Amino acid sequence: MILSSNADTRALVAKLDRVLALADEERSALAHLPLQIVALRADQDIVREGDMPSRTCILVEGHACTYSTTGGGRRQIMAFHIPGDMPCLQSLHLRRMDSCVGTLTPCRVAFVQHDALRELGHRHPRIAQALSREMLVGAAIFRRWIMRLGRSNARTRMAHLFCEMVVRMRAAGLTLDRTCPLPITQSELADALGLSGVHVNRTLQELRAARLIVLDDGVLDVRDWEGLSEAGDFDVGYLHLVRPEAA
Amino acid sequence: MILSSNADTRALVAKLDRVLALADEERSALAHLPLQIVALRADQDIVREGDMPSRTCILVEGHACTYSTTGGGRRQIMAFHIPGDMPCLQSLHLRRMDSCVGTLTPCRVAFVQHDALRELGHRHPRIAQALSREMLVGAAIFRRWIMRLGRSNARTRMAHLFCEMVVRMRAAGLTLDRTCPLPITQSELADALGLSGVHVNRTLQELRAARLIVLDDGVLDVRDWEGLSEAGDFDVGYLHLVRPEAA
DNA sequence: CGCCTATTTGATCTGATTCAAACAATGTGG
DNA sequence: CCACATTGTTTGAATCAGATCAAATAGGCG
Repeated sequence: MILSSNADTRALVAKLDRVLALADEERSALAHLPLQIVALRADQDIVREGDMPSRTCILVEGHACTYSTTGGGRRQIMAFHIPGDMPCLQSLHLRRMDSCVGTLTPCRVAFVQHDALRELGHRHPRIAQALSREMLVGAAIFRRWIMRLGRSNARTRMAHLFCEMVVRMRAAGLTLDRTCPLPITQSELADALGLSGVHVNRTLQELRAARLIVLDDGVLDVRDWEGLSEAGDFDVGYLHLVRPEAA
Repeated sequence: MILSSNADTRALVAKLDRVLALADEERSALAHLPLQIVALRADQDIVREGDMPSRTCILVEGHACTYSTTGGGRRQIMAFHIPGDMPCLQSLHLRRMDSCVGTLTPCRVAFVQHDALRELGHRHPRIAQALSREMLVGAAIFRRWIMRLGRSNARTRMAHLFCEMVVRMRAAGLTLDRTCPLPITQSELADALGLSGVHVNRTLQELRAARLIVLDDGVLDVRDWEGLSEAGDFDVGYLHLVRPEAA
């Protein structure tokens, strides 16, 4: 465990700010949240299915995912998380975790006690509102994830996921030119897309052959955004990146 | 449009009550919400993707679903809604609808202005809390929907969906013995399960041959709950039916 | 080097799709 | 009351996208 610093909430503050244009005092209240910072290695669980956490977490650094395992031992990843995300915000209202959240890479995670967060919400209703929004955007992403799995083939699924990750990473200010970090293995990709590892490999080659993307060494390089978003039947609306007041 | 009566919020009140044990005054505040009641025929949209509603809706009577359509015109159903559900509660925090909500059968729907609902939430924080919970349970159901689509075959998917619907209907007091209304066509089932209509038909026959269920004339008859929940790899936890205070 | 994990390739198999047509139930207008 | 359109279900046959199995290759790293 490490002491917390302002830097730990920066990604979260930036995200909430993007959504709601925080006032200085709101920003400062967030920065003064009592946090417990933990460094985790790759492939560790942050919370497990069945847990009843008394705190929630903010992903400060690294990539994580929400997943669950079938009776037959097959894993399905239901969400990817990037810095600034609060992957188990739900635990604030639902006592028992119905899925696991685990790291994909080494991560820094900030834990906040539920009480402290509720307190903050009471004092700053707009922050509470921004957090609600955050949860609902998460749900919107789930809905798209369902569409991807239910009604499209491997190529479209994969292209769509890449589009989503690029847009989210860009919104978080974590892209560099056409590239963004996407440090996941092919078998993790398979678990997210509901495909076999072998088929993921082939689809990846297909997308590369079509000069749409290159995914190498944990970095996604989008060579042709137009082509990729078309291949993925991607429409950015569901990510709700615009502020509610705006169009 | 029809005038509202107490009966219209009964299903909703019962549900929130189940979750949070409402006080009399909370119950009465809910019953006095200004509602606009609308009767709809089957296969009509309640809200459409792209809409920016200023009100949210409570399903009073009938079955509805959340769905969206791919660029290629294929439909994916992402959620089924039963009386007492608030299928577009999200619009309270997200301005633009990212999917459609449509009726499956003739429905009675109660509309509430966002302002009125926010006002109610301010006056009765526990109601606000119950509504947040409602949204998050919705998200938990999405997560399971993803698992179903990503990591199981037609038989398991279908069995799981039936388990889910039966449990939700029972919790809403809408089952009768082993049976519950499930007034959907096979092609709607296909759109929900990410399968073709033909294969849904065959899988349905398979489940019937295994003496697990009979689905006929809009009524689902569960002949063997044990067998069905095993076939569906069903674990009820994600529906979060227990109250947060309880175990 | 040898170990481990991730990626790649080939061959085969299968669950599910697609296409096409028959069948049943229900409603509609003449 | 019948002809006929309509919508939903059922069946059969052909095809295909993706899974599975098995093995080779490649890249870190102690």
